[in-house]
Amino acid sequence: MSNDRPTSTHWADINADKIIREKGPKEHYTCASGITPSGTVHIGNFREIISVDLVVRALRDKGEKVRFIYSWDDYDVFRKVPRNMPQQELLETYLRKPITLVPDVLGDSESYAAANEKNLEELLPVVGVKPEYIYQAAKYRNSDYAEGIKTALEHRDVIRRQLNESRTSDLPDDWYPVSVFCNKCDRDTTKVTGWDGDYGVSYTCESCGNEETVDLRKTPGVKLPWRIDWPMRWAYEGVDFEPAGKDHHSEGGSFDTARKTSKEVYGHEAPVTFQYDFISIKGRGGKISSSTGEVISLADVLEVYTPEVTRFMFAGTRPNTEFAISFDLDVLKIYEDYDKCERTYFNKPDNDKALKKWEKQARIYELSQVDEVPETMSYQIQIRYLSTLLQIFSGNVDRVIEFLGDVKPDQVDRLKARAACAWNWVKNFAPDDFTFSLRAEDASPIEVSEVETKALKLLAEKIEAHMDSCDEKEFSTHVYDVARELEIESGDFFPVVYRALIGKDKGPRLINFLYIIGKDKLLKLLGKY
RNA sequence: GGGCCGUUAGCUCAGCUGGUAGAGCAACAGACUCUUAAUCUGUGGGUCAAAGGUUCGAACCCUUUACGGCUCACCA
Repeated sequence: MSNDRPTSTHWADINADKIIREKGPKEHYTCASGITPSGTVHIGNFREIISVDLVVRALRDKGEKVRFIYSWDDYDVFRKVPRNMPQQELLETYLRKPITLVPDVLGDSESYAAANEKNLEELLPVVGVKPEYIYQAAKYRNSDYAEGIKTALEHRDVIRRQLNESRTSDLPDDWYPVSVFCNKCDRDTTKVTGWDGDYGVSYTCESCGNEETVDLRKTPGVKLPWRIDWPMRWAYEGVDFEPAGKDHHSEGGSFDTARKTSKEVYGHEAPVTFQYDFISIKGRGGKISSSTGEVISLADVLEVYTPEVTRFMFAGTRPNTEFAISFDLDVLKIYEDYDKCERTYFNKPDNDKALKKWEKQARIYELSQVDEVPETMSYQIQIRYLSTLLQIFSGNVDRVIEFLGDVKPDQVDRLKARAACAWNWVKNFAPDDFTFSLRAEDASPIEVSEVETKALKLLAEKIEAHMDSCDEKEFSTHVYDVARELEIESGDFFPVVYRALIGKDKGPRLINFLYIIGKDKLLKLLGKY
């Protein structure tokens, strides 16, 4: 990648420029993201990760070196047992303990947190996101943050003042900027009773009555509350950029206080940031009940959208705009938008005015790719058509490719990935009108009237006589001739044909559909009348 | 109460660093003996929420107002 690319107006590039401008020249820039794995990581959380990834790419495209870190806040407290989990009674005994100690009741991972972490970590490379993971439980339990915690204790009064500025009720005088997991029972139901001015913190546990003084350099149990933890880590890792959800970006919100703490306590200017909006879900009602607490994860999205198209939705939308990920008919449109963007990319205009529009689309296309930008276009095929083909060939992609005939070798993998998504969509989300399956060749004939029998017979004859020698348009006249010769309305004729073929009154546009099914199969299906 | 975001064609929105208002859908007209929101061609359509300001020039920058949404103030 080169430094001399034209100025881009894509938001990722604008933010990259901003980072360089505000943080000055650096050997490398640190971009951070992170969430708590205290539940299934959902697609809304993914927006943060992908947003950082896009900015990271923009920085790298400018020739900068970037460290992309992803912090798992797995030393968070287990506050509530999720409704949709088994073994509720067992899980209840872990309340107030760090989530990294809660067992994985759904699988065989080390812990509840680890299970959630693993699910996402395995999937992120699929969409081209490869951060360096930081596990906060491990860092805290290893006392890596001992100095940061000590610094917070030393600036206890400053921090209290900063937090009080945006609180309705002031923190008490005996407040300490730390929280402690009891050494005996692992719960955070503790009260800090003193600090020796150095590394010693005393506490009593309200659950088990334990009372002791621990050394920050040795204890696994002391951590910082969120609003202090965040700026401490900015300083610890030297974070230059980290976006956050709208819940953080408000006066008095956590980014606001963290900014102050970062500067005054840790001597680190807050990172460049932006606010990203929420993601909503469309077209999944009925399938997944929201009342069960089930959330839509990246894995769910990837069932229906290819990695490129998934990236495309995020790269093509400004972060502070709310948008919906659809599972209904909008899926067709999203794929069409992506294909249009791709065609644009491969058809660079030669006049300046068109070039300006082209550059924006081209940038979105580049950022949508999982790895490097392909040298050739994908096989352009609408999901609508692809799903018809798949249904005729019972989901067998190889036969679809064989039928299409003109798929180039370097397009096969991408087409297969798209077909897998299309097939999932047809099976799980497509409206009933959209789905069909061809009747088996040995199925018993449907019940038809005398004139309908004649119609099907005559259609078979037309197919036998003309299908091979006509193009679709020409052949269509022969099909209409059937209705005309028997003096039945086409509105009555079509449903019979569909019933004989797929057992429904409606189906894909008939002429094209007949060609896809092919002469041999048609004659077998219609031959029994 | 504070903050953030939004208000552009009938609908959904683009328009990102000030330079002749755009797309998709809808509508309308035409074509096709044609049902997966069917396809193709063409047309019409906006006081850019309102008012004021800066500027040679404002949808875009500033101020105020109205309406809508979100968010913070307990925890993360």
